[in-house]
Amino acid sequence: MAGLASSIERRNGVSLWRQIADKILQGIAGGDFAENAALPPEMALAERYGVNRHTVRSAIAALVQDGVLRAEQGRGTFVLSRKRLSYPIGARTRFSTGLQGQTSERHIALLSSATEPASRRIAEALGLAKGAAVIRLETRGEADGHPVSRATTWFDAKRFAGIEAAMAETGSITASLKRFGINDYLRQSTVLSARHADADDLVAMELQPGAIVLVTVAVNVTLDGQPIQFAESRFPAERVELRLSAGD
Amino acid sequence: MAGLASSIERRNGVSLWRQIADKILQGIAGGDFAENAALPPEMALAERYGVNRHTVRSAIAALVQDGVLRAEQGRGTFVLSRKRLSYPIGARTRFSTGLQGQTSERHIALLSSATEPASRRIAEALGLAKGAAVIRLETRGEADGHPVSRATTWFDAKRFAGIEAAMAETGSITASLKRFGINDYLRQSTVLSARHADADDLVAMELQPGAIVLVTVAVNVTLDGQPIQFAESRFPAERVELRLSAGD
DNA sequence: TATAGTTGTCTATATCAATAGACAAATTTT
DNA sequence: AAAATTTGTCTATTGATATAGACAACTATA
Repeated sequence: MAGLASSIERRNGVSLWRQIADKILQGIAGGDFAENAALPPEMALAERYGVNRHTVRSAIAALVQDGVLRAEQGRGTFVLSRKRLSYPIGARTRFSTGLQGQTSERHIALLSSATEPASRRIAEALGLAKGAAVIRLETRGEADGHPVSRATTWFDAKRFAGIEAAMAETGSITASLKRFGINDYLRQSTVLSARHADADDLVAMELQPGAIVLVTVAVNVTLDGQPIQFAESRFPAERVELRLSAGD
Repeated sequence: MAGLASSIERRNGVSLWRQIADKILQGIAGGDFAENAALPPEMALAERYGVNRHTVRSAIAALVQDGVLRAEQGRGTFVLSRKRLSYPIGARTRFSTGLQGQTSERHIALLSSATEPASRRIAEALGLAKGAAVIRLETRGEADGHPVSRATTWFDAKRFAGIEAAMAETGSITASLKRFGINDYLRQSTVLSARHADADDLVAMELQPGAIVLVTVAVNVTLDGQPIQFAESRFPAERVELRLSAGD
Protein backbone atom coordinates (compact mmCIF):
# COMPACT_ATOMS: atom_id res chain seq x y z
CA MET A 1 0.00 0.00 0.00
CA ALA A 2 1.40 3.38 0.93
CA GLY A 3 5.14 3.51 0.92
CA LEU A 4 5.91 1.45 -2.14
CA ALA A 5 8.34 3.82 -3.74
CA SER A 6 8.14 6.34 -0.94
CA SER A 7 11.50 7.86 -0.34
CA ILE A 8 13.67 8.98 2.50
CA GLU A 9 14.03 12.41 4.05
CA ARG A 10 17.40 13.90 4.81
CA ARG A 11 18.39 16.39 7.48
CA ASN A 12 15.31 16.06 9.59
CA GLY A 13 16.82 14.82 12.81
CA VAL A 14 16.05 11.19 12.02
CA SER A 15 19.04 9.30 10.65
CA LEU A 16 18.73 7.53 7.32
CA TRP A 17 19.54 4.13 8.78
CA ARG A 18 16.67 4.45 11.25
CA GLN A 19 14.25 5.51 8.54
CA ILE A 20 15.26 2.51 6.47
CA ALA A 21 14.98 0.20 9.47
CA ASP A 22 11.46 1.57 10.02
CA LYS A 23 10.58 0.92 6.37
CA ILE A 24 11.79 -2.66 6.60
CA LEU A 25 9.78 -3.20 9.79
CA GLN A 26 6.77 -1.66 8.08
CA GLY A 27 7.28 -4.00 5.16
CA ILE A 28 7.42 -7.03 7.41
CA ALA A 29 4.29 -5.96 9.28
CA GLY A 30 2.54 -5.18 6.00
CA GLY A 31 3.29 -8.60 4.59
CA ASP A 32 5.78 -7.55 1.91
CA PHE A 33 8.04 -10.38 3.02
CA ALA A 34 6.85 -13.87 3.75
CA GLU A 35 7.78 -15.91 6.81
CA ASN A 36 11.52 -16.67 6.78
CA ALA A 37 11.86 -14.95 3.41
CA ALA A 38 15.11 -13.37 2.32
CA LEU A 39 15.38 -9.61 2.26
CA PRO A 40 16.59 -8.09 -1.02
CA PRO A 41 20.41 -7.92 -1.10
CA GLU A 42 22.01 -4.90 0.54
CA MET A 43 22.98 -3.39 -2.80
CA ALA A 44 19.39 -3.63 -4.06
CA LEU A 45 18.03 -1.95 -0.94
CA ALA A 46 20.67 0.75 -1.19
CA GLU A 47 19.57 1.47 -4.74
CA ARG A 48 15.90 1.41 -3.90
CA TYR A 49 16.31 4.00 -1.15
CA GLY A 50 19.04 5.96 -2.86
CA VAL A 51 21.62 5.53 -0.12
CA ASN A 52 24.99 3.90 0.34
CA ARG A 53 25.23 0.20 1.04
CA HIS A 54 26.81 0.92 4.43
CA THR A 55 23.76 2.92 5.44
CA VAL A 56 21.54 -0.06 4.65
CA ARG A 57 23.92 -2.21 6.66
CA SER A 58 23.46 0.07 9.67
CA ALA A 59 19.70 -0.36 9.41
CA ILE A 60 19.99 -4.13 9.11
CA ALA A 61 22.45 -4.28 11.98
CA ALA A 62 19.93 -2.53 14.24
CA LEU A 63 17.19 -4.98 13.26
CA VAL A 64 19.49 -7.96 13.75
CA GLN A 65 20.27 -6.58 17.19
CA ASP A 66 16.53 -6.42 17.89
CA GLY A 67 16.03 -9.99 16.76
CA VAL A 68 13.88 -9.05 13.78
CA LEU A 69 16.36 -10.20 11.11
CA ARG A 70 19.11 -12.77 10.83
CA ALA A 71 22.04 -12.15 8.47
CA GLU A 72 24.10 -15.03 7.03
CA GLN A 73 27.32 -14.34 5.21
CA GLY A 74 27.17 -15.46 1.61
CA ARG A 75 23.47 -16.40 1.79
CA GLY A 76 21.41 -13.38 2.58
CA THR A 77 19.41 -11.67 5.32
CA PHE A 78 16.26 -13.34 6.56
CA VAL A 79 13.08 -12.32 8.31
CA LEU A 80 12.47 -13.85 11.73
CA SER A 81 8.83 -12.89 11.22
CA ARG A 82 6.95 -11.55 14.16
CA LYS A 83 3.51 -10.78 12.85
CA ARG A 84 1.60 -7.95 14.37
CA LEU A 85 -1.11 -8.66 16.92
CA SER A 86 -4.51 -7.33 16.00
CA TYR A 87 -6.03 -5.93 19.16
CA PRO A 88 -9.78 -5.30 19.15
CA ILE A 89 -11.15 -2.27 20.94
CA GLY A 90 -14.76 -1.38 21.42
CA ALA A 91 -17.38 -0.99 24.11
CA ARG A 92 -16.96 -4.51 25.46
CA THR A 93 -13.32 -5.20 24.82
CA ARG A 94 -11.32 -7.10 27.41
CA PHE A 95 -7.61 -7.66 27.20
CA SER A 96 -7.63 -11.42 27.02
CA THR A 97 -10.83 -12.17 25.13
CA GLY A 98 -9.91 -10.26 22.01
CA LEU A 99 -6.64 -12.00 21.40
CA GLN A 100 -8.12 -15.49 21.31
CA GLY A 101 -6.57 -17.60 18.62
CA GLN A 102 -3.69 -15.22 18.05
CA THR A 103 -1.68 -16.15 21.13
CA SER A 104 -1.61 -19.06 23.47
CA GLU A 105 -0.87 -17.24 26.71
CA ARG A 106 -1.69 -13.76 27.90
CA HIS A 107 -1.98 -11.91 31.16
CA ILE A 108 -1.40 -8.55 32.77
CA ALA A 109 1.60 -8.05 35.04
CA LEU A 110 1.44 -5.45 37.81
CA LEU A 111 4.64 -3.42 37.73
CA SER A 112 3.88 -1.03 40.58
CA SER A 113 1.05 0.69 42.39
CA ALA A 114 0.60 3.85 44.41
CA THR A 115 -2.06 5.87 46.15
CA GLU A 116 -2.06 9.55 45.25
CA PRO A 117 -4.34 12.59 45.03
CA ALA A 118 -6.34 12.80 41.81
CA SER A 119 -5.32 15.38 39.24
CA ARG A 120 -8.12 17.48 37.81
CA ARG A 121 -8.31 15.39 34.68
CA ILE A 122 -8.63 12.11 36.56
CA ALA A 123 -11.00 13.48 39.15
CA GLU A 124 -13.32 14.71 36.43
CA ALA A 125 -13.22 11.43 34.57
CA LEU A 126 -13.99 9.40 37.70
CA GLY A 127 -16.52 11.84 39.10
CA LEU A 128 -14.48 12.58 42.20
CA ALA A 129 -13.43 15.79 43.92
CA LYS A 130 -10.06 17.09 42.82
CA GLY A 131 -7.40 15.77 45.18
CA ALA A 132 -9.45 12.76 46.29
CA ALA A 133 -7.32 9.67 46.85
CA VAL A 134 -6.93 7.41 43.83
CA ILE A 135 -4.98 4.20 43.27
CA ARG A 136 -2.64 4.21 40.32
CA LEU A 137 -1.60 0.89 38.76
CA GLU A 138 1.28 0.55 36.34
CA THR A 139 0.79 -2.63 34.33
CA ARG A 140 2.21 -4.48 31.37
CA GLY A 141 0.21 -6.68 29.04
CA GLU A 142 2.01 -9.80 27.86
CA ALA A 143 1.20 -12.31 25.15
CA ASP A 144 3.30 -15.45 24.80
CA GLY A 145 5.84 -13.87 27.10
CA HIS A 146 6.23 -10.79 24.91
CA PRO A 147 5.17 -7.38 26.16
CA VAL A 148 2.42 -5.97 23.96
CA SER A 149 1.11 -3.08 26.02
CA ARG A 150 1.84 -0.78 28.91
CA ALA A 151 -0.93 0.90 30.85
CA THR A 152 -1.48 3.35 33.67
CA THR A 153 -4.88 3.07 35.31
CA TRP A 154 -6.58 4.93 38.13
CA PHE A 155 -9.35 3.80 40.49
CA ASP A 156 -11.22 5.55 43.30
CA ALA A 157 -9.12 4.56 46.34
CA LYS A 158 -12.10 4.50 48.68
CA ARG A 159 -14.25 2.20 46.59
CA PHE A 160 -11.50 -0.05 45.29
CA ALA A 161 -9.17 -0.29 48.29
CA GLY A 162 -6.86 -3.25 47.79
CA ILE A 163 -7.39 -3.63 44.06
CA GLU A 164 -3.62 -3.71 43.53
CA ALA A 165 -3.47 -6.96 45.46
CA ALA A 166 -6.29 -8.42 43.39
CA MET A 167 -4.52 -7.41 40.18
CA ALA A 168 -1.23 -8.92 41.26
CA GLU A 169 -3.01 -12.14 42.14
CA THR A 170 -5.38 -12.56 39.21
CA GLY A 171 -3.49 -10.78 36.43
CA SER A 172 -6.79 -9.50 35.13
CA ILE A 173 -8.74 -6.27 35.49
CA THR A 174 -12.02 -8.02 34.87
CA ALA A 175 -11.39 -10.62 37.57
CA SER A 176 -10.24 -7.96 40.01
CA LEU A 177 -13.34 -5.87 39.50
CA LYS A 178 -15.51 -8.92 40.17
CA ARG A 179 -14.19 -8.90 43.73
CA PHE A 180 -15.69 -5.48 44.15
CA GLY A 181 -19.06 -6.60 42.92
CA ILE A 182 -18.66 -5.43 39.35
CA ASN A 183 -19.55 -8.22 36.96
CA ASP A 184 -19.78 -6.17 33.81
CA TYR A 185 -18.58 -2.82 32.56
CA LEU A 186 -18.41 -0.80 29.38
CA ARG A 187 -15.93 1.48 27.73
CA GLN A 188 -17.57 4.88 27.82
CA SER A 189 -15.09 6.69 25.65
CA THR A 190 -11.74 6.11 24.00
CA VAL A 191 -9.38 8.71 22.63
CA LEU A 192 -6.59 7.60 20.34
CA SER A 193 -3.27 9.23 19.62
CA ALA A 194 0.31 8.28 18.79
CA ARG A 195 3.76 9.43 19.83
CA HIS A 196 7.29 8.26 20.34
CA ALA A 197 7.65 5.90 23.29
CA ASP A 198 9.19 7.50 26.35
CA ALA A 199 12.18 6.04 28.16
CA ASP A 200 10.11 4.12 30.72
CA ASP A 201 7.98 2.45 28.07
CA LEU A 202 11.05 1.55 26.04
CA VAL A 203 12.38 -0.41 28.96
CA ALA A 204 9.07 -1.94 30.03
CA MET A 205 8.20 -3.15 26.53
CA GLU A 206 11.73 -3.96 25.39
CA LEU A 207 11.45 -1.58 22.47
CA GLN A 208 14.12 -0.13 20.28
CA PRO A 209 14.72 3.53 21.02
CA GLY A 210 12.68 5.75 18.76
CA ALA A 211 9.76 3.31 18.63
CA ILE A 212 6.24 4.63 18.08
CA VAL A 213 3.38 3.81 20.45
CA LEU A 214 -0.35 3.97 19.91
CA VAL A 215 -2.00 5.61 22.92
CA THR A 216 -5.55 5.04 24.08
CA VAL A 217 -7.14 7.02 26.88
CA ALA A 218 -10.32 5.37 28.07
CA VAL A 219 -12.98 5.63 30.76
CA ASN A 220 -14.74 2.45 31.84
CA VAL A 221 -18.16 2.66 33.40
CA THR A 222 -20.62 0.29 35.04
CA LEU A 223 -23.76 -0.63 33.13
CA ASP A 224 -25.60 2.23 34.80
CA GLY A 225 -22.99 4.74 33.72
CA GLN A 226 -20.97 5.08 36.90
CA PRO A 227 -17.28 5.68 36.06
CA ILE A 228 -14.97 3.18 37.71
CA GLN A 229 -11.67 3.29 35.87
CA PHE A 230 -9.54 5.77 33.96
CA ALA A 231 -6.75 4.31 31.86
CA GLU A 232 -3.99 5.35 29.49
CA SER A 233 -2.64 2.39 27.49
CA ARG A 234 0.34 2.36 25.17
CA PHE A 235 0.80 -0.21 22.38
CA PRO A 236 3.99 -0.55 20.33
CA ALA A 237 2.93 0.26 16.77
CA GLU A 238 5.39 -2.25 15.34
CA ARG A 239 3.81 -5.17 17.19
CA VAL A 240 0.19 -4.23 17.59
CA GLU A 241 -2.64 -2.82 15.51
CA LEU A 242 -6.00 -1.83 16.94
CA ARG A 243 -9.14 -3.15 15.34
CA LEU A 244 -12.56 -1.54 15.64
CA SER A 245 -15.39 -3.97 15.13
CA ALA A 246 -18.52 -2.74 13.46
CA GLY A 247 -21.33 -3.33 15.92
CA ASP A 248 -19.48 -3.56 19.19
CA MET B 1 0.46 12.30 32.34
CA ALA B 2 3.14 10.05 30.95
CA GLY B 3 6.42 11.70 30.20
CA LEU B 4 6.81 14.00 33.15
CA ALA B 5 10.44 13.38 33.93
CA SER B 6 10.93 11.00 31.03
CA SER B 7 14.36 11.35 29.60
CA ILE B 8 16.10 11.28 26.26
CA GLU B 9 17.71 8.37 24.46
CA ARG B 10 21.09 8.66 22.80
CA ARG B 11 22.50 6.81 19.79
CA ASN B 12 19.20 5.51 18.53
CA GLY B 13 19.13 7.17 15.14
CA VAL B 14 16.94 10.02 16.32
CA SER B 15 18.84 13.20 17.05
CA LEU B 16 18.53 14.78 20.47
CA TRP B 17 17.16 18.03 19.11
CA ARG B 18 14.34 16.20 17.37
CA GLN B 19 13.49 14.20 20.49
CA ILE B 20 13.32 17.41 22.48
CA ALA B 21 11.23 19.10 19.80
CA ASP B 22 8.84 16.14 19.99
CA LYS B 23 8.64 16.45 23.77
CA ILE B 24 7.82 20.13 23.55
CA LEU B 25 5.13 19.43 20.96
CA GLN B 26 3.76 16.69 23.20
CA GLY B 27 3.73 19.11 26.11
CA ILE B 28 1.80 21.70 24.11
CA ALA B 29 -0.72 19.12 22.91
CA GLY B 30 -1.01 17.71 26.44
CA GLY B 31 -1.74 21.12 27.91
CA ASP B 32 1.49 21.58 29.86
CA PHE B 33 1.72 25.10 28.48
CA ALA B 34 -1.17 27.51 28.31
CA GLU B 35 -2.11 29.57 25.30
CA ASN B 36 0.65 32.10 24.55
CA ALA B 37 2.56 30.96 27.61
CA ALA B 38 6.31 31.27 27.80
CA LEU B 39 8.41 28.16 27.52
CA PRO B 40 10.96 27.60 30.29
CA PRO B 41 14.26 29.36 29.49
CA GLU B 42 16.69 27.46 27.27
CA MET B 43 19.05 26.81 30.17
CA ALA B 44 16.23 25.27 32.23
CA LEU B 45 15.18 22.99 29.38
CA ALA B 46 18.80 22.00 28.80
CA GLU B 47 19.11 20.99 32.44
CA ARG B 48 15.79 19.15 32.48
CA TYR B 49 16.77 17.01 29.50
CA GLY B 50 20.43 16.76 30.37
CA VAL B 51 21.72 18.29 27.16
CA ASN B 52 23.61 21.36 26.08
CA ARG B 53 21.80 24.65 25.63
CA HIS B 54 22.67 24.66 21.94
CA THR B 55 20.87 21.35 21.49
CA VAL B 56 17.73 22.85 22.99
CA ARG B 57 18.16 25.81 20.67
CA SER B 58 18.18 23.45 17.67
CA ALA B 59 14.89 21.95 18.82
CA ILE B 60 13.34 25.38 19.35
CA ALA B 61 14.64 26.60 15.99
CA ALA B 62 12.86 23.71 14.25
CA LEU B 63 9.59 24.49 16.02
CA VAL B 64 9.91 28.21 15.26
CA GLN B 65 10.42 27.25 11.63
CA ASP B 66 7.22 25.19 11.81
CA GLY B 67 5.30 28.08 13.32
CA VAL B 68 4.68 26.34 16.61
CA LEU B 69 6.80 28.69 18.73
CA ARG B 70 7.87 32.33 18.58
CA ALA B 71 11.20 33.34 20.12
CA GLU B 72 11.82 36.94 21.26
CA GLN B 73 15.28 38.02 22.22
CA GLY B 74 15.51 39.11 25.81
CA ARG B 75 11.91 38.07 26.62
CA GLY B 76 11.49 34.40 26.07
CA THR B 77 10.00 31.79 23.76
CA PHE B 78 6.25 31.59 23.41
CA VAL B 79 3.68 29.03 22.37
CA LEU B 80 1.58 29.86 19.33
CA SER B 81 -0.86 27.15 20.52
CA ARG B 82 -2.57 25.01 17.96
CA LYS B 83 -4.88 22.71 19.84
CA ARG B 84 -5.42 19.22 18.56
CA LEU B 85 -8.57 18.30 16.67
CA SER B 86 -10.57 15.47 18.16
CA TYR B 87 -11.78 13.33 15.31
CA PRO B 88 -14.59 10.88 16.04
CA ILE B 89 -14.56 7.48 14.39
CA GLY B 90 -17.21 4.83 14.55
CA ALA B 91 -19.74 2.99 12.43
CA ARG B 92 -21.46 6.14 11.20
CA THR B 93 -18.65 8.64 11.16
CA ARG B 94 -18.45 11.12 8.31
CA PHE B 95 -15.58 13.51 7.83
CA SER B 96 -17.50 16.76 8.19
CA THR B 97 -20.16 15.86 10.73
CA GLY B 98 -17.78 14.89 13.48
CA LEU B 99 -15.82 18.08 13.55
CA GLN B 100 -18.83 20.31 14.13
CA GLY B 101 -18.07 23.05 16.59
CA GLN B 102 -14.32 22.52 16.41
CA THR B 103 -13.74 24.18 13.06
CA SER B 104 -15.66 26.58 10.89
CA GLU B 105 -14.75 25.21 7.47
CA ARG B 106 -13.88 21.72 6.29
CA HIS B 107 -13.84 19.81 3.05
CA ILE B 108 -11.96 17.13 1.18
CA ALA B 109 -9.64 18.11 -1.67
CA LEU B 110 -9.01 15.64 -4.48
CA LEU B 111 -5.27 15.55 -5.16
CA SER B 112 -5.24 12.96 -7.92
CA SER B 113 -7.07 9.92 -9.22
CA ALA B 114 -6.21 6.86 -11.27
CA THR B 115 -7.72 3.65 -12.54
CA GLU B 116 -5.65 0.56 -11.86
CA PRO B 117 -5.93 -3.20 -11.35
CA ALA B 118 -6.88 -4.21 -7.82
CA SER B 119 -4.21 -5.74 -5.63
CA ARG B 120 -5.17 -8.90 -3.81
CA ARG B 121 -5.81 -7.04 -0.59
CA ILE B 122 -8.13 -4.50 -2.19
CA ALA B 123 -9.91 -7.04 -4.35
CA GLU B 124 -10.69 -9.13 -1.28
CA ALA B 125 -11.94 -6.16 0.68
CA LEU B 126 -14.22 -5.00 -2.12
CA GLY B 127 -15.35 -8.48 -3.12
CA LEU B 128 -13.86 -8.24 -6.61
CA ALA B 129 -11.67 -10.54 -8.65
CA LYS B 130 -7.96 -9.87 -8.32
CA GLY B 131 -6.87 -7.51 -11.07
CA ALA B 132 -10.35 -6.04 -11.60
CA ALA B 133 -10.27 -2.33 -12.40
CA VAL B 134 -10.55 -0.02 -9.39
CA ILE B 135 -10.47 3.74 -9.09
CA ARG B 136 -7.93 5.13 -6.65
CA LEU B 137 -8.48 8.60 -5.15
CA GLU B 138 -5.78 10.52 -3.34
CA THR B 139 -7.41 13.09 -1.11
CA ARG B 140 -6.60 15.56 1.62
CA GLY B 141 -8.94 16.58 4.42
CA GLU B 142 -8.79 20.24 5.38
CA ALA B 143 -10.21 22.13 8.32
CA ASP B 144 -9.99 25.89 8.44
CA GLY B 145 -7.50 25.73 5.59
CA HIS B 146 -5.17 23.40 7.48
CA PRO B 147 -4.57 19.87 6.28
CA VAL B 148 -5.72 17.36 8.91
CA SER B 149 -5.75 14.10 7.00
CA ARG B 150 -4.53 12.35 3.90
CA ALA B 151 -6.37 9.39 2.46
CA THR B 152 -6.11 6.85 -0.33
CA THR B 153 -9.43 5.25 -1.24
CA TRP B 154 -10.44 2.61 -3.77
CA PHE B 155 -13.79 2.01 -5.49
CA ASP B 156 -14.97 -0.59 -7.95
CA ALA B 157 -14.32 1.14 -11.29
CA LYS B 158 -17.30 -0.47 -12.98
CA ARG B 159 -19.87 0.51 -10.42
CA PHE B 160 -18.47 3.93 -9.55
CA ALA B 161 -17.24 5.17 -12.92
CA GLY B 162 -16.73 8.92 -12.74
CA ILE B 163 -16.66 9.20 -8.96
CA GLU B 164 -13.43 11.23 -9.19
CA ALA B 165 -15.37 13.99 -10.95
CA ALA B 166 -18.06 13.89 -8.29
CA MET B 167 -15.43 14.13 -5.54
CA ALA B 168 -13.68 17.06 -7.19
CA GLU B 169 -16.99 18.85 -7.52
CA THR B 170 -18.61 18.15 -4.15
CA GLY B 171 -15.56 17.76 -1.91
CA SER B 172 -17.43 15.04 -0.05
CA ILE B 173 -17.45 11.25 -0.18
CA THR B 174 -20.98 11.09 1.15
CA ALA B 175 -22.31 13.49 -1.48
CA SER B 176 -20.46 11.65 -4.24
CA LEU B 177 -21.88 8.29 -3.23
CA LYS B 178 -25.38 9.77 -3.29
CA ARG B 179 -24.97 10.22 -7.04
CA PHE B 180 -24.54 6.50 -7.33
CA GLY B 181 -27.70 5.78 -5.42
CA ILE B 182 -26.08 5.21 -2.05
CA ASN B 183 -27.77 7.28 0.61
CA ASP B 184 -26.29 5.60 3.63
CA TYR B 185 -23.34 3.42 4.45
CA LEU B 186 -21.54 1.97 7.43
CA ARG B 187 -17.98 1.39 8.44
CA GLN B 188 -17.64 -2.36 8.50
CA SER B 189 -14.21 -2.52 10.03
CA THR B 190 -11.41 -0.22 11.03
CA VAL B 191 -7.82 -1.16 11.76
CA LEU B 192 -5.58 1.34 13.50
CA SER B 193 -1.84 1.68 13.44
CA ALA B 194 0.83 4.36 13.60
CA ARG B 195 4.09 5.08 11.82
CA HIS B 196 6.36 7.84 10.64
CA ALA B 197 4.86 9.89 7.84
CA ASP B 198 6.34 9.12 4.44
CA ALA B 199 7.73 11.78 2.13
CA ASP B 200 4.50 12.25 0.17
CA ASP B 201 2.40 12.75 3.28
CA LEU B 202 4.93 15.20 4.70
CA VAL B 203 4.45 17.42 1.68
CA ALA B 204 0.68 16.97 1.41
CA MET B 205 0.04 17.76 5.08
CA GLU B 206 2.81 20.32 5.52
CA LEU B 207 4.39 18.29 8.29
CA GLN B 208 7.81 18.53 9.79
CA PRO B 209 10.00 15.63 8.71
CA GLY B 210 9.88 12.80 11.23
CA ALA B 211 6.24 13.44 12.12
CA ILE B 212 4.07 10.56 13.30
CA VAL B 213 0.79 9.67 11.61
CA LEU B 214 -2.14 7.66 12.88
CA VAL B 215 -3.27 5.25 10.18
CA THR B 216 -6.78 3.86 9.78
CA VAL B 217 -7.64 1.19 7.24
CA ALA B 218 -11.39 0.91 6.79
CA VAL B 219 -13.98 -0.84 4.66
CA ASN B 220 -17.28 0.92 4.11
CA VAL B 221 -20.35 -1.11 3.25
CA THR B 222 -23.95 -0.43 2.28
CA LEU B 223 -26.65 -1.16 4.83
CA ASP B 224 -27.02 -4.66 3.41
CA GLY B 225 -23.34 -5.41 3.80
CA GLN B 226 -22.12 -4.84 0.27
CA PRO B 227 -18.56 -3.42 0.32
CA ILE B 228 -18.25 -0.18 -1.62
CA GLN B 229 -15.08 1.54 -0.47
CA PHE B 230 -11.67 0.62 0.84
CA ALA B 231 -9.69 3.43 2.45
CA GLU B 232 -6.39 4.09 4.17
CA SER B 233 -6.36 7.42 6.00
CA ARG B 234 -3.43 9.11 7.68
CA PHE B 235 -3.80 11.70 10.45
CA PRO B 236 -0.90 13.72 11.85
CA ALA B 237 -0.64 12.70 15.50
CA GLU B 238 0.42 16.17 16.54
CA ARG B 239 -2.76 17.78 15.21
CA VAL B 240 -5.39 15.10 15.50
CA GLU B 241 -6.63 12.57 18.01
CA LEU B 242 -9.23 9.93 17.24
CA ARG B 243 -12.21 9.56 19.51
CA LEU B 244 -14.34 6.44 19.82
CA SER B 245 -17.83 7.13 21.04
CA ALA B 246 -19.54 4.53 23.17
CA GLY B 247 -22.64 3.54 21.29
CA ASP B 248 -21.76 4.48 17.76
C1' DT C 1 20.31 53.59 35.97
C1' DA C 2 22.15 49.44 37.11
C1' DT C 3 21.41 44.51 37.39
C1' DA C 4 19.70 40.17 36.34
C1' DG C 5 17.67 37.21 33.06
C1' DT C 6 16.97 35.76 28.39
C1' DT C 7 17.81 34.97 23.42
C1' DG C 8 21.35 35.50 19.53
C1' DT C 9 25.93 34.74 17.57
C1' DC C 10 30.55 33.29 17.29
C1' DT C 11 34.62 29.95 17.70
C1' DA C 12 36.34 25.45 18.70
C1' DT C 13 36.31 20.44 19.38
C1' DA C 14 34.73 15.64 19.49
C1' DT C 15 31.60 12.17 17.99
C1' DC C 16 28.01 10.30 14.97
C1' DA C 17 26.10 9.64 10.31
C1' DA C 18 26.78 8.90 5.50
C1' DT C 19 29.47 8.19 1.40
C1' DA C 20 33.17 5.85 -1.22
C1' DG C 21 36.12 2.16 -2.53
C1' DA C 22 38.53 -2.10 -1.95
C1' DC C 23 38.88 -6.64 -0.64
C1' DA C 24 37.96 -10.88 2.38
C1' DA C 25 34.83 -14.74 3.56
C1' DA C 26 31.09 -17.63 2.79
C1' DT C 27 27.51 -19.57 -0.15
C1' DT C 28 25.22 -20.70 -4.36
C1' DT C 29 25.19 -21.32 -9.26
C1' DT C 30 27.33 -22.47 -13.58
C1' DA D 1 36.43 -26.00 -10.34
C1' DA D 2 35.32 -21.64 -11.53
C1' DA D 3 32.30 -17.78 -11.47
C1' DA D 4 28.82 -15.08 -9.55
C1' DT D 5 26.42 -13.49 -5.59
C1' DT D 6 26.13 -11.91 -1.03
C1' DT D 7 27.57 -10.58 3.61
C1' DG D 8 31.66 -8.94 6.53
C1' DT D 9 35.58 -5.87 7.43
C1' DC D 10 38.76 -2.25 6.75
C1' DT D 11 40.39 2.63 5.58
C1' DA D 12 39.34 7.32 4.43
C1' DT D 13 36.62 11.57 3.83
C1' DT D 14 32.77 14.75 4.41
C1' DG D 15 28.94 16.80 6.72
C1' DA D 16 25.60 16.75 10.60
C1' DT D 17 25.12 16.42 15.61
C1' DA D 18 26.39 17.65 20.27
C1' DT D 19 29.25 19.85 23.72
C1' DA D 20 31.77 23.87 25.64
C1' DG D 21 32.67 28.59 26.53
C1' DA D 22 32.46 33.48 25.73
C1' DC D 23 30.15 37.49 24.77
C1' DA D 24 26.67 40.54 22.35
C1' DA D 25 21.82 42.21 22.13
C1' DC D 26 17.66 42.87 24.13
C1' DT D 27 14.06 43.01 27.93
C1' DA D 28 12.28 43.40 32.42
C1' DT D 29 13.00 44.56 37.09
C1' DA D 30 15.12 46.37 41.34
